[in-house]
Parts: sequence; C-alpha cells; structure tokens
Amino acid sequence: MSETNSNRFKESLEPAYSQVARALRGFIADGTYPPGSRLPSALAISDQFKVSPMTARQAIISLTEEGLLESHQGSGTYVKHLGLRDSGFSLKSLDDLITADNTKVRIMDIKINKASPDLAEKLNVASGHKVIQIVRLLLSDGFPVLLQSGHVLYDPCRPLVEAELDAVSLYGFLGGDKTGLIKKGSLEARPWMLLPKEAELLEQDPKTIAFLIEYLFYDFSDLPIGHGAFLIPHPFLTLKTDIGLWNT
Amino acid sequence: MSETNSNRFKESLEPAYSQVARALRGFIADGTYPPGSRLPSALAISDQFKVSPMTARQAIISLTEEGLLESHQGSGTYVKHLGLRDSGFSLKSLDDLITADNTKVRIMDIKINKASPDLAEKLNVASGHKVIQIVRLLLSDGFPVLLQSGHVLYDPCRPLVEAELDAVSLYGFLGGDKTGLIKKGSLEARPWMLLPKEAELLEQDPKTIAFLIEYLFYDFSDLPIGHGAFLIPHPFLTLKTDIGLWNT
DNA sequence: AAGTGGTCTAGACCACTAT
DNA sequence: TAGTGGTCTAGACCACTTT
Repeated sequence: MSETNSNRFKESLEPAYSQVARALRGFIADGTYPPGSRLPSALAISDQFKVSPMTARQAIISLTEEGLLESHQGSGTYVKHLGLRDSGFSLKSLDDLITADNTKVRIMDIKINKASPDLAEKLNVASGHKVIQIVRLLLSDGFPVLLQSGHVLYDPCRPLVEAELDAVSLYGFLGGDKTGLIKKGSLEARPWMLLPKEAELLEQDPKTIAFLIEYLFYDFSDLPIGHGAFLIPHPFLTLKTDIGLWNT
Repeated sequence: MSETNSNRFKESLEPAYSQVARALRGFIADGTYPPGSRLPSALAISDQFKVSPMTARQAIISLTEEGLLESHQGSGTYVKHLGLRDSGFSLKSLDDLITADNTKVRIMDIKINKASPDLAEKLNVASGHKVIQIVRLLLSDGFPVLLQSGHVLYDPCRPLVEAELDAVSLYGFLGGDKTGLIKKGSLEARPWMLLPKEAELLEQDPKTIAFLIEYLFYDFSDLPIGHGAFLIPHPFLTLKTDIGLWNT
C-alpha cells in the first residue's frame, strides 16, 4: 500500500483524530447527541470520517478523557451527563503563587524540636525524634500572601534537609529544582480562621479567613519526610474549575 | 501474518501496554529513571518488551497522563519533577455529599425576586429581570451539612425551572437525572465564615468556618441560567489530592 | 543526517453485551 | 449470533531536535 495518510484531512495541520473529536464535540454541543444518548460505533465513525478504526478510536478516547463520553464494552459509547465526579479544583493557582518570579521567601523561624506524639506518628518515627521546624513567609511584590509552617525530619543519614532548608525557594522541597528527592505527597484543604500570631505575620486583621492546605511528603523509600501546612488568606488563592462542555 | 498477539504477555489478563507502563513506573519509582532523566525511545522500549511501537507508545501515553512523564518532540521523553500544576482537589467528595442515598433535601425558602444589578450581570439579563430564589438545606442522616442558596432565571420560554425546582434532588439541576439541560458550569471555592442566619439553618455556632463554593451554570444555548453557592461547614467537606508516584 | 516523538493505516483477535 | 469496545500488529510518513 503506497498510498499513505491519504485521507481528506491531510491538507490540514490539525491531526485527523483531533478533527474527528472536534466534530463529535460539536454534535454533542448542538444536541445531535444529547446526554445519555449512544454514539455511533467506532467503526461507523471511522467509515463516516474516512479514517482508520484506530484513528476514530483515538478521537473517542480523547473525548472520554475530557469527561464527555463513557464507554461500556459490548454495549456502546454514551454521552455523559454533567457531573462533579470527574472534576477538581486545579492547584495551578497555588503553584503560580509559589513559583511566580515576583515572589520572595523569608524565613521567619527555624529551630530543632522533638517531635510531639502526633507529629511523630505522621512522620512515622518515635515520639521525641528530632525534627526541624521552619516557618516561611512568601512575599508577592513585597506583600505577604502565604505562610508555611512545616517540620522536616532531622536525620543525618538522609541529607535532604539541605534541599528543604533552601531559603530562596519554597519549591526546593517539591523537587522543582534538580534534587527530586520527593516521590509523592498528599494535600488536604480546609477553611481556616487565622490565629493572632498567624494574622500578624501575614499582616492581616485577626480572625481573617484563609485556606489551610496541609501536606505530607514522602521520599523515594516511601518514608514520610516533611509535614506542615500552607496558610493563604483570602483572596490570594482561589480554587476554580470548569465542568461540562466549554470548547465548542 | 497469521501469528497475532504472539507476545510473551499474551497469557496474562493484563493488557500488554498496561504491563509495560507498570514496568516503567517501577523503574521510575526505584530510581532507575530519576526525575529529569530521559527515558529510552519508544522504539527501544518496543524492542525491549517485544511489543509493537504503538503498544509501547500507549504505555508512554498512559504514564504521561498520570503526570509522570513529559515528551518533547524530536528530543525525547523525560521523567517529570514532582509539581502541583497537574493536580487538583477532587470534587468527588462534594459529589458524594450531594448524591449519597442517606441525604435528603429540604427547601427552606423559595420566592420570586427581581434581579439585582450584580445578579443580572451574572445571568446576562436586564437588571430587574424576574428570578427565582431558592434556599435548600441538605440533610445527611437528618443532620444539616450543606446549604445551597441560588437563583434561576424565571423565563416562560425556558421550562428548565421545573428541573431546577426539583425538591427531592439537589442533583436535578446538574442533569444527574434524565433532563440534561445544563451544558457547562464554573465553580469557585473560598473560605467563608458563616453569617448568623446561615449558622442557624446549618445548626452551627455563629462564625463557624466553612467552604463557600460559588457556581454559575449555562444551558445548551450558552446562556447562563443559574447562579448561587454551596455552603459546607468544616468538616463535612474536605478537599484532598495525592501527587507524585503512589502506585508502585 | 540521524534520532525521536506524533500520527496513521488496514487490518486482526478477544471480551463483552444484547438479541 | 451479531455488534461493540479494547487491544494489538508491523509497518509507514511527517515534524521536530540534535549533532
């Protein structure tokens, strides 16, 4: 077969699967395929658009990953109803806060403690194990927008404290630099009312409301190494998300 | 070629691409391919695992979608550093709250208003346009956990009010039932301190902190039809996420 | 020029579902 | 049993980066 890629999309820069996906997205948006309805089979689509089955399927897959479709083997591919399950509040806004180039980090406090029972459990060490406590303030254009208070294990065998202690970047401990010592982590957000000391550091009125984002990070041995929280007063962080069919 | 699917993975139930992905994930987890390093080329991988190039590529794609890899055309595929950009706080917990079968909805207030300038702008109608205001309380095992206060357009030409007015389900307006009238929406979360009236309805102490999730929904004509907010006192909603390499 | 990722073909077989 | 989605092959060409 010497004739390759000889479909009618060839002249366009956009890949064929993307064009097919866009066409199907249009049919969903205009009500041709309403929520709950069944799409034509992948084979029918490949015939209709004059592309190979794999290409048609790739279009279906990309729409499935957008949350627009769901497939049931042996039955068919269906247009999903709008729902919240598949969406999430993006952390990009937090990432932007931390990595913006108009931000500076100021270390407000740093000391060696013995881990409380609660903290020791979280870090998976014996109660009383040495930990380093750091309090950082993140300034955006000189104005405080984020307060980080965290503990890292003090462990001579694991030299990652150096990265964690990086005074310049809040991002060192995430491996944003070249270290890459952190394998995984979990984050949890809660609403929070600033305590007097927190409000003072953040130059906010007492009892200002804020996001509290608690974190726990693990190294490549799956051992916890850092625990703490970000405190971001409203409105310096807003969690947003879009659901449904926006790109028509 | 009569010999089909004759690779050494054939006897397993797990698809070949998934096995290859798992193997690569393991190499990343154990430090063979540390963050920032370059993966072998897709062709090399397909040789090594004795699968076709497309199958090897499918494995790479799935790891890319997990946020573990990033590809640069012409250059190579690299192991990503841990970062926050690609993650998000899942809305599944909110969805669970709303759709759980031990929850009931109680309508606390319902009336027809004229839209304030602010609301009219959000709903894209003239100031003073008729709107229906609804206040719903969501009870989990009889205990109030969520307060929804929202406005819907009062428009005889668009009969979707019926779905929105569904007293039984908070989910009607999301198309969770068969209606599917909503095409898209945007959500925004903020920390919030309950006002006296809100606290009373939710049976919370005054000034309790909560998540406020503001929403704006659009119909299939891309016209806004509903706007309002969910109020969920801590700790009935917790936004969580995991980042990095958890599945080893 | 050589290597790499991105796309694509024209089939094939399997697992599952509906009839 | 026929239809559907899920996987897979063994190549191919193109766009891009690196040397």
